[in-house]
Amino acid sequence: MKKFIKIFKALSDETRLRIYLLLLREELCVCEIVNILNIEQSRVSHCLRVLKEADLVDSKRKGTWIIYSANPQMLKSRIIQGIKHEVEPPGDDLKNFSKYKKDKSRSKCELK
Amino acid sequence: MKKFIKIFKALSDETRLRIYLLLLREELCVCEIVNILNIEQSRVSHCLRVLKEADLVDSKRKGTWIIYSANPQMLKSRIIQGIKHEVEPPGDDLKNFSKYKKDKSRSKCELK
DNA sequence: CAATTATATGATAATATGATAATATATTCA
DNA sequence: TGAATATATTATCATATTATCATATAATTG
Repeated sequence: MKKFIKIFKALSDETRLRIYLLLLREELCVCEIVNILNIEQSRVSHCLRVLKEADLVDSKRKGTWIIYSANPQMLKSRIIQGIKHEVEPPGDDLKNFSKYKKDKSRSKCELK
Repeated sequence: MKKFIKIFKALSDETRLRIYLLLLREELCVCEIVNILNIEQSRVSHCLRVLKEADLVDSKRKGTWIIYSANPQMLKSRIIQGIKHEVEPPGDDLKNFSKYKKDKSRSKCELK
């Protein structure tokens, strides 16, 4: 039960849920999340840590970037599947997300 | 999304989750929950309010008792179905719950 | 190796939350 | 109506959480 309490706590914060909903769609580096959600870097970093400690996300380094992704193990859970299919991210997040997908902003994070 | 944040927040507290997991098995009055979980009444009452405000539970009066139950509307959600099937209540809670089911303690809450 | 970019961490202040005790309300029944 | 039982509410205190700022670490590139 403890495991699930940690998961629910992680997802009970708006910022963290928004981040996780993005990661359920596609892996992203920190600066992409920062740009898509328009939230400051340190805050995103703190949020990602909580999500990671709840085992909801994985991370891997790629050069100077750190790529976060939804933990595939968790995706087996009906709870997580439900979240993926039933919880709608804010419209703005979706809009910024698809804009990002068009011009693949990762290579120009520094332009921000 | 707000709706789900409320749900996750409600379920991110151990006491509230324990109560909800019981109610997912059977409707119960407050004093039954108090006896099964061995938690003081005021605390249970507070927890039930939060669960209710998240729309997770319903209540109906029956004489001096108020019977709480899992909101059937919510049970349609894959998230809730996942919780019902994947989250195990503490062993003691299950033990006390089945003991309660045997001797239907509602009619003798006052004996406690 | 110095500068730059990306990310993480630690401290702090403001705010939210949870447990508890005391009290209030509502229903039943004698 | 008043006593008893069940439940809810309010206030309070201790603790936890969140956002933010400043700083640290780590990798890359010239």
